[in-house]
Amino acid sequence: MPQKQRDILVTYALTYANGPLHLGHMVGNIQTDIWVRYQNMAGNRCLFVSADDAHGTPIMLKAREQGVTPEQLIAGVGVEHQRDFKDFHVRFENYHSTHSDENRELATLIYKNLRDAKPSHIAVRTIQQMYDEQAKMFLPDRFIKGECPRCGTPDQYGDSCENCGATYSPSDLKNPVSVISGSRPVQRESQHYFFKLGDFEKLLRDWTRAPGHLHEAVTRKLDEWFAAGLQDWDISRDAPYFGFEIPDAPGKYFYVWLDAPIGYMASFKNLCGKRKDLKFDDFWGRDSKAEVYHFIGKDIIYFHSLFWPAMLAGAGFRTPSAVYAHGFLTVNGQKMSKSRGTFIKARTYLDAGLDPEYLRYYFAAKLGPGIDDIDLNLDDFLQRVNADLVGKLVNIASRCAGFISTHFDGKLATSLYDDELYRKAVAARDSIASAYENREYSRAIREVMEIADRVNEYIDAKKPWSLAKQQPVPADVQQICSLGLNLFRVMMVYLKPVLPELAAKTEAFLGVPTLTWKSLDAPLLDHKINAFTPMMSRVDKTRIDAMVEASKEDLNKSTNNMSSNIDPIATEIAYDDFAKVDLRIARIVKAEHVEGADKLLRLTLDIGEAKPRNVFAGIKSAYAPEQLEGKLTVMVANLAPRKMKFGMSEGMVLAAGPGGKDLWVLEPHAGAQPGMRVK
RNA sequence: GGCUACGUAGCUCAGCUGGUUAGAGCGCGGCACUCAUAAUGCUGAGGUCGGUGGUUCGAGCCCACCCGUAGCCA
Repeated sequence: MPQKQRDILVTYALTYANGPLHLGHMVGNIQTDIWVRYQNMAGNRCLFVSADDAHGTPIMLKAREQGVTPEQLIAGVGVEHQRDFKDFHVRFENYHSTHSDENRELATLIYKNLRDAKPSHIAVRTIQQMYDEQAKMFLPDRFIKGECPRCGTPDQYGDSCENCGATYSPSDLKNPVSVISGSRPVQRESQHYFFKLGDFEKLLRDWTRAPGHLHEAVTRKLDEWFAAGLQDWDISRDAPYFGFEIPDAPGKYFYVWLDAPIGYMASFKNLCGKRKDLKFDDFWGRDSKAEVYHFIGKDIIYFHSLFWPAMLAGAGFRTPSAVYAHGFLTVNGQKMSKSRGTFIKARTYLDAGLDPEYLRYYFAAKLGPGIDDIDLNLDDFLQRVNADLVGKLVNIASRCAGFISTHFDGKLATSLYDDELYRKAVAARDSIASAYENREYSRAIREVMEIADRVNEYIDAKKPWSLAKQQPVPADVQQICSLGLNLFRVMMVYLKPVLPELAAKTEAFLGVPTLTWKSLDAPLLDHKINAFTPMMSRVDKTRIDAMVEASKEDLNKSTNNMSSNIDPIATEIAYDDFAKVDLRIARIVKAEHVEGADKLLRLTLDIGEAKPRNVFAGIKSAYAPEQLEGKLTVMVANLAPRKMKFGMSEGMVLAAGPGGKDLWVLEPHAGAQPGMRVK
């Protein structure tokens, strides 16, 4: 049924810019990406925007700890995030940052609109808060530890007790300590700005209960807050804080959670600046006809279904069409655990050589519209992906293509006379479309795999390999295999939102233009296909094991860095002592294995002299020669030459790390030239 | 502690407004096939539907309590 093209804006919860993505982040981003790809395939204009969430105390402190500015920290992390998303085929129309001009402008506008409303939705009050006199800053609840006021468990955070589950405020803690300085915090007064959420009770009750806006379990959960009465929301924080200063309040900053969701608008606004066909107000104006959906994790439902609609409405913007929350990821049935090696970073997964489409498929096969957690069971993952994708699905193309190529010159039949199966498969389109639309991906996957089972049964019953032994080869063989390949094509249309790469390989194999939902209108007949080449390899168990091991190693690295067991700083030296060391930029002209040496690599280093230097470096455990050749590094150029078993070593390259695989050779920023002195 | 969810074969899940002997895929055992990336087909074993009590002619599905798991508590 042809419909009018919809204009849809979709967001996924912003990623906090204080560290790398892990597989938990990928659940929601992949879920959202699948939905967006489906919408576009179905002919709608669906735009997916997101951003890094770059503000707040944790980022400020992390930057301080690393000795960089917050801006530097978030810039670096942002680049990593975008690379990870891209490699998992999560395709944003725009990816921005909350630390941006657009976001400052919009946050300021929204704040002013709320403040200037009659009556005002902003209140100012003086509150008591814990203050660290040594670090000279107010402390968020999570930065105060002490003994639980109820059960006495030590080392508990300022908001709740992990042991007895009690919730309290930091001032209730016994023997409180600042996590930042270790000193005992004191109570101090401060003026804070509040958003009067209660002004929007009627609107929010209506919004949260309107059909389609939220999952009904979420609506029920939110009733709790209405029952308790909506309280004012504290939207300001005192300096020092990394964020936007409140316009009329020097030294006061917007709380990170105020400007985070505004980041959705900011990212879209940034996109509008790049594209003439998009107008900001068409999507966000009070009378917008477009649809706006927020996909989020279940932990942040409150922010998105209470504060956010209220802020938007209060500031004169439209409210979201719906907020879709998903559950959390567990690995092997338990919370992701660093010590078990199941706290897996997105990059670790990719580095282990695992195909991102395995994970996209596995998540899709388990995702429903609800907020249930989903489990990544690594054994199940391996078996499921191998059985479904390789054994069933791709196998159909694989087992049919050979006959068509060998006996029929790569041509599909001109008609399908035995097409009952085909009609049934195409008839599933509405059901599968609605499964995607309603985020019942597991149902969509089940329906497609049901088709795959029927196709394999069909081929088995018809036995084309038997028929093909006759001479001449009967046309039935072409019929059977053409049907098989057409069914494969139909299934790949259905799965394209989940498996965009495999779909692209299918398009190349079949020699057809981009598959869309419309491709289902007619079968592929009298059409020349290309020779089949394997499209997807099986999941290799050793790679999964390697991924788990690498995740454990990550843990070791990070604990080494964070704890105090770094080497003690050496005895102080005078500048003249340092000046005696002549460090030079060197180009690694050549790197090679040394016969008989199990730790050394032989490096040929160019430092601008007539003759290159020969240096033996004990870095074989961490580097392959080809990783080094052509790169720049730093060497000690005036070190006394040393005769070694394998020859003379004329200097030393600089590297850091405990040894073994954990060894990192220094590399200068681009622009440095061989021979330059390092000082 | 309060609230909201979830708890169905070894694993992952489906079970429509309560209705005949509880289903699927994977895995495992047996058989067949050999076109296909040791892929596929047929077949078998395997479940007191977390526990207890209740409502009902009848409950995996409703109610109460309990146990376990997860999240949220501005």
